[in-house]
Amino acid sequence: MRSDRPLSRAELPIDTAALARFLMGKIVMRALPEGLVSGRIVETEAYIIGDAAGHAYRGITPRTRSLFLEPGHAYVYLAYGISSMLNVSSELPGVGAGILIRALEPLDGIPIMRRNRGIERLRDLARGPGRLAAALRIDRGLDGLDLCREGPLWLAQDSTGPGEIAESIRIGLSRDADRPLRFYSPGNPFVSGPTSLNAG
DNA sequence: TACGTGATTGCCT
DNA sequence: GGCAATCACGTAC
Repeated sequence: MRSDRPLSRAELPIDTAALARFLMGKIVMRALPEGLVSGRIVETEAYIIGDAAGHAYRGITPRTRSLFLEPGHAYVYLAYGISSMLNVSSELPGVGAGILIRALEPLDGIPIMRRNRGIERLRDLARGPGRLAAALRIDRGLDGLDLCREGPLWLAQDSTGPGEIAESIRIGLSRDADRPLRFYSPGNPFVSGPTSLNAG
């Protein structure tokens, strides 16, 4: 049986890459009017200090201010005018860095996810950052939320552990694209990205 | 005020 | 595997 106890801030690694690895296997919990929706994190990407591909690279702005909060806050933004992306802030307060949650293995509330996504196929419900945000109905309205306490959206402990964790370069970048800052569960069918990056 | 850009997805072939 | 859709934000004018 899973525990839905929120992660405590004190147990989060400060370092961005370490936190990206730490979050593997943890649970994203989402409280919706229809019920609870949750999924296990199977893919993350770190956007570290001084990262030219990171949104905090040019300093704090109204949009990116959540990345500068203490670790464990939500940074949500809209990409390509269509897809919301869920990130977790990292590093000390005032330092802009974070982790993109790229894919979830659906656990609870799968019928709700199907409704939110408008598709049936289990494997596609939360495989990809925009897809998981849609499945959990996450948008800019949740930006800045504390993910270390139970509420509309939070991070929870897992009981089973992440299993094997592999790493690769990150997906979809044009700058600083060569660093190995993507983490995934090899062999897990709910991981996104091209086959060439998912060896294991 | 205008324009370029992007941590993607879904549909078509 | 290729490509269009679509818009908030940041920067420049």
